[in-house]
Amino acid sequence: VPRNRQEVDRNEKVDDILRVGAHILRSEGYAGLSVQSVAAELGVARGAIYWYFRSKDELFAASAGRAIADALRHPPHTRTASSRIEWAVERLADLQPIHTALQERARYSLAVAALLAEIQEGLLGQLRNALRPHVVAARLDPVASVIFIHVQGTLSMQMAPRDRRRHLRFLLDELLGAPP
Amino acid sequence: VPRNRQEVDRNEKVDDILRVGAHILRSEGYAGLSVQSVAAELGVARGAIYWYFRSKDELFAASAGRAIADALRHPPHTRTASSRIEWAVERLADLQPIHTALQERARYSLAVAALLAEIQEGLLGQLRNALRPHVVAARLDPVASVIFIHVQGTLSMQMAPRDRRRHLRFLLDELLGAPP
DNA sequence: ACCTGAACACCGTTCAAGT
DNA sequence: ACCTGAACACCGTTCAAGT
Repeated sequence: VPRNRQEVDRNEKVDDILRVGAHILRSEGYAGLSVQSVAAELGVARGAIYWYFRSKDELFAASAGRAIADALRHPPHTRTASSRIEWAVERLADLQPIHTALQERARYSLAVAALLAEIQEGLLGQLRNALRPHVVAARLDPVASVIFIHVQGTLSMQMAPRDRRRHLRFLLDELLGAPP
Repeated sequence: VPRNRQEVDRNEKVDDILRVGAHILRSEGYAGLSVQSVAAELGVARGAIYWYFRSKDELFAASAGRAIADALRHPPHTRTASSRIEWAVERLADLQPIHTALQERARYSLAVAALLAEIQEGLLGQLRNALRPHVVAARLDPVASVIFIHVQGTLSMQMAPRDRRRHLRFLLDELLGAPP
């Protein structure tokens, strides 16, 4: 929680930077995200960005986190695990370029690696919770892992939305049993 | 096939460049591969590389293709589809950094995208052939696709070799039926 | 045909100097 | 505390000039 006016101002500026960063990431991908492009969009000098972020990769990680959080806001109130999983995959699929860039930069930046690990743990946890009522306890871990890896695979490839849905549904039916 | 001495020399030089490029990719990843680093290793000026490759991404694509071809040489003479698939995944897992860089750069370079599509089609085809004796015709396409996506997922993530093998085996058992 | 060396425009990062 | 403007080392790419 912010304690004073100064910290509020700072958070607002960080928020401005991340808004611009997330927008550039969505439209132009990692290659389009430069410290210069963000600074220019905000009308400040390149060096100003370094007052709020230690490096380009920290700026990238935070912007990517923001874009992903935006995409997963407002999940639907649906009952079956399959449909909730399918909803999340649809939303994440739009961010496929960001996802591949995260994987790539995680090799070189601890900040990016940490964000990616956090995102993956969060998603795997939610996936387990969604599956728990539908899978016997002994199968929960392997089933959740295999579905998670499948989603990871669909997000790392270019694929037609139709094929993505078909393959995901096939896997879910195989592992969870066909719906009644 | 080369027609004269000149073309032989040229092919040898291209081969030298790719040997260095593949080596840098394996040891330092995409970020370590620069036109400068390849040229320096060969003792030539930066510009010399452009006599053989039109851009850094074409150099990258060719080097990555070489590294992958090297890794998949000498497949084992084994009978079951599962063990052949597992062998290929083990080999490709070592090249995970190259794989993620290919996905990322395919967004920006037609040459990289073309190589990636070629590799993926080749692997999917081999996967189908390996599976054909073990799966009824109607299930061949979806089963092959789901396994392919799973492999793609394991290659895009950092994962302990033990977990990678366990999850792959679980999926194969689920889709193909447990081994006798 | 092949290669060099310099030039260009662009990076990420740092930092003295200002307010 | 916050920002500018210049500097530095590094890119990818191009190209006149050499052999």
